[in-house]
Amino acid sequence: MARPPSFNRALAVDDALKLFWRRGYVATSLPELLDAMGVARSSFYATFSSKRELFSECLELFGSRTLTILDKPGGSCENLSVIRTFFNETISEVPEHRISRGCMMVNTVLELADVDLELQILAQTKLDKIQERFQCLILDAQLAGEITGAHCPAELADALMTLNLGIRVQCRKQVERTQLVKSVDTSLRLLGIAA
Amino acid sequence: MARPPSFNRALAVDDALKLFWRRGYVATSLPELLDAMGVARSSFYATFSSKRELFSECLELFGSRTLTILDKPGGSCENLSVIRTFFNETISEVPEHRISRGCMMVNTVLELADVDLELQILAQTKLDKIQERFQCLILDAQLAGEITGAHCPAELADALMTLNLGIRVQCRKQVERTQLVKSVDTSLRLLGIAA
DNA sequence: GAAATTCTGAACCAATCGGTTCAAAATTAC
DNA sequence: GTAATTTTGAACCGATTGGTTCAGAATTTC
Repeated sequence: MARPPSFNRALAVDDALKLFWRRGYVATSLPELLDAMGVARSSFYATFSSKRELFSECLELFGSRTLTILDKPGGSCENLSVIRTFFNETISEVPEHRISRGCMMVNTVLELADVDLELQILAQTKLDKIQERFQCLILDAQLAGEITGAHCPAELADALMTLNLGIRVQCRKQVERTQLVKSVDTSLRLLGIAA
Repeated sequence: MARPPSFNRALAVDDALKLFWRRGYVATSLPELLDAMGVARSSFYATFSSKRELFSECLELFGSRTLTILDKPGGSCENLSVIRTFFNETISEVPEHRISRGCMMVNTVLELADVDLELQILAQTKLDKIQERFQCLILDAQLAGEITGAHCPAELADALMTLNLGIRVQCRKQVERTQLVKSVDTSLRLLGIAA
């Protein structure tokens, strides 16, 4: 016989995520958050205990979503296409305003490096998981003969992550989507992972 | 017959630069700045008109210093070594704490993308100048036969900048210097610019 | 010493920061 | 209607934000 919850927690987190993603942690003020989430100040603290805690939850969510893109669809074939899809899904098949937000983990690693170590490490750990995933995919690709074994998987995965980080910075600059696609193509070709 | 200026303006700017470089624009508070610069609040506003103006000056300074590294020393030979030196001087031959600050322009592009467009563009413009410099060096290297003409200079310069951006992000993560050197080596080798 | 100039500290400003509290309004089931 | 529960808005907290002002201490030259 109680009044049912009016605002959807998951949706509110998603709105917060988008704002944090764009503006970073420090520059995002509480009023901005409340406005974007459509939640009253008091409800905010009742539901999420603090701005910092909410940011942490958003970061976690963003990280797991990103990792999902790298999940292998079905069969064990075409490991490299998973990597190509990773870039395609975040650059080609996405609205412009989303590209310009870059990657929330990359943004956080840079913003909070000397500001909030705990949150920075959280972002960093997520990036490391992605790199591990890169390495597995490369190893499988080598075993499947999709790619030569000239370079060790760890080395290639590291180069691939460096490329990824670079691209995410490029995203935050005002560059055209076509230019980003070209940058990715060029780099993947040099890495021997081109289509 | 006047009291001579006690604090060195250039040195004070340098202290501010280091702090902004580490902590970014928003998270750096005025008291922190004054403390780092050793300047009283009133002197601060008399000398530099605002925190934002000072940041702009620091960014300008950082950018021009970085470009200096890419100046050709003397003869027209060994264009590629200039590029290699660019990474060496900022990764191998520099104290650890300095590496972990990454690149102030990269940090700024990410932090202020949706916070202060004017300052972001200032940082972005500096990065573009570096990429132009990359392109010139690559073109000269091709004409001098140091490198094959397989790829067009603009494309290579873009890939090189993407690598640079990626490396600067890696710097802000807690990674060992040796790992960074390896990452640079691997990528430069893949780009065909290795030593 | 006097005059000139620079720097400093402290007080002050309005605005905002993240965070807390709580009574009252709103919405449900009964 | 009543009871139960959630959401809300507004008031409030102390601290901090960037920025301003100015009297006076400090240091020089003459």
